[in-house]
Amino acid sequence: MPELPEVETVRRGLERRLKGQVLAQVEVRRPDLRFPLPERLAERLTGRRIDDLRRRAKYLLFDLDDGNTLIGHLGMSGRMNIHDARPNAVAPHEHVVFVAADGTTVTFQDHRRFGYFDLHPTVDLPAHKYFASLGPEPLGSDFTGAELTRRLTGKKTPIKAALLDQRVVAGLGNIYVCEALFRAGISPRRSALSVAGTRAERLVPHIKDVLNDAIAAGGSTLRDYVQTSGELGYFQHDFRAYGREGEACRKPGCAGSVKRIVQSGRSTFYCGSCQR
DNA sequence: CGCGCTCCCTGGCCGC
DNA sequence: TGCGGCCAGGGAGCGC
Repeated sequence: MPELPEVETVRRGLERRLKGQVLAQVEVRRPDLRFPLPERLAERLTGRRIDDLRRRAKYLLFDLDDGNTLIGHLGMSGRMNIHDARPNAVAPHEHVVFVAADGTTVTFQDHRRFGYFDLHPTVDLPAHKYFASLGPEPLGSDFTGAELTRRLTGKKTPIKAALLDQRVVAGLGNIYVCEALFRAGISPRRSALSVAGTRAERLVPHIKDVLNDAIAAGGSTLRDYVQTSGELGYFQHDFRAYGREGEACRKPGCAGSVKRIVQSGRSTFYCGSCQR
C-alpha cells in the first residue's frame, strides 16, 4: 500500500488503537524480511507501552516507554491489519503479530517481504542509517520552492527520478510523483536542473495538494487481494495520470492522451501534450 | 559522487 | 485450466 498518504493513513489507524497501550504479547512468525529482524525483537517489545505513533517519510515510528523506537517500513506490499481480538488463526504472510493489553491485535502482513523493522534509541533516530540522509517532509513548512530548487540544482537526472529519490524529498513514490507532475504540467522527462526555480515554485504546492487530497481519501488501494477489517482508501479513483495509459488527458481543454514510458526501471504515466 | 540497472519476493493478470 | 511472461505502491547495492 505504501507511499506517504498510505503510511499516514496506517499511522492514524494504529494511533487510534494502540497509543498508550502496553504490548502484552509479540510473536515473530518469520524473521527473514527484507532485512533480518533485530535479535530478540519479540522479547524486547513485550511489556512495553507505546507512547506515541509517528511517521517519517514512509516509515512508521512506534515510540516505546523504554526510550527505544520501533521503526517499521511496509515495503511494496506490507499491510497492518487491525483485529479487535487475537484471531484464532493467522492469515498467510502475517509475519509479526502484536497483541495489546486490551486484546487489540495488529498483524504485519507482507507477501513479498520487502518490508522490515528495526529498533533504535528514540533520541538517536536522526542519526539512524535510514534517516540520516532523508530529505524534507513534503508536507512540512520547510519544504518550499526554494528548498526544492536547492536540492535539484545541478542534477541532470530526469525530474521523475529526482522526486523518487528520498534524499531530495522524503515520502513520494511512483504514483504521487506522476500525479504531482501531471497537476503541475511538468514533463517527467525534463531534467531536474531545469525544474529548479520557477517550475519548482509551481510544483511544490501541487505535491502538497495531491498528498493532502490522498490522505483525505484514506490513501489509494490498488490490490486489496485480502479483505481486512480496515477501510479501503479510494484515492485511486482520482488518479489523473497513474495507470491511465491510452486514456484521454483529464486536464480541461487538453486533447492529449496519457502515455506510459519506463524511467529508471519504473513506469511513468504522463500527458505528452500538456506536460512540458 | 552521481546515475541507472538489477535484484530482492510473491502473486495477479493477460494472452496463448 | 495451465503456463509463461509481464507487471506491481520500495529501495539497497553495484558497476560505470
